[in-house]
Amino acid sequence: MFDLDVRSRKPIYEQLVERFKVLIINDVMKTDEQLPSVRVLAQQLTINPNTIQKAYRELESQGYIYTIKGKGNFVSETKHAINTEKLEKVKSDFKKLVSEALYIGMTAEELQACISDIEKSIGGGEQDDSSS
Amino acid sequence: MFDLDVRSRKPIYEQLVERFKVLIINDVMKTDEQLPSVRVLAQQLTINPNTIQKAYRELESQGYIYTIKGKGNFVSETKHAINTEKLEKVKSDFKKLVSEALYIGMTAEELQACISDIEKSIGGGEQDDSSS
DNA sequence: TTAACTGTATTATTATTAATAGTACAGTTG
DNA sequence: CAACTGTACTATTAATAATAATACAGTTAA
Repeated sequence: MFDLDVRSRKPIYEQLVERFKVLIINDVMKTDEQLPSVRVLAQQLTINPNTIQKAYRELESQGYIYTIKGKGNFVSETKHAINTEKLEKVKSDFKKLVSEALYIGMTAEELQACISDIEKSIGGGEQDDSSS
Repeated sequence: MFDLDVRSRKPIYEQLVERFKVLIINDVMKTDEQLPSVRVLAQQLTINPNTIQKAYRELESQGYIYTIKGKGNFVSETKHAINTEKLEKVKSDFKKLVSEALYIGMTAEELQACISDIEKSIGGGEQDDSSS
């Protein structure tokens, strides 16, 4: 199903996240379609199930998939509304703002800490009831 | 001159950066005032000169000081124009934009990479003539 | 119930990166 | 040239991230 570069500098769980994102965004994997179980995929790729698990958790925290304990991981529908233009606009705005922030004297670390905080608050409190 | 916490989780070079930023922003250290040399300060604090060097380089890349090789490090004047309101506004805008970006599907890593890129381009090509 | 599947949590190991230090080099000034 | 200044390179250590091993827990159907 995948051919990963195990000795890449990019962690394999990140590679997995990217692959699945592409599949989901391009509608190759449809809403509510089940992803391969952590064990099955791990066996196919001859890596540890926990690495798959990490990738799936990342995908879940970004809203791409939802998880039902004991059943499996499934493609979420929340991403279908996203259009590319909006993504590009946000990227552009973001770069401008970072330039301004750095010029003003915020450190890269402060900015990154800010991202981490927001990331946690988003990833931690929104996916709990996705099975209802 | 300083009392640092050598066994803090916060790196001592970062502590140094913060201390000097406060001194400079609050005009305790005046424009063009010379900072202690890397060796002198290192000896006072009983740490390695290279740690001071790292802090000074960080301060330089953020525009707080400028360096003349063989002479020393001096307080820059570029930061005087910054007012707090602007900083707060940028912070607020930044948080909003990060939320939006994460919601749309950008990863925290993508955002952070973006910050790093911009940080490099700013730190590398704008501070060269700050002594003129 | 139990067997065979599913995800999860905890901990350990390994790999990678960041922080600090040691040392030698190079510019400035009197 | 002597005594100061910053710089560059490398090694060492500390911290963190990535991956793995293993045991646990929920779901489903015979």
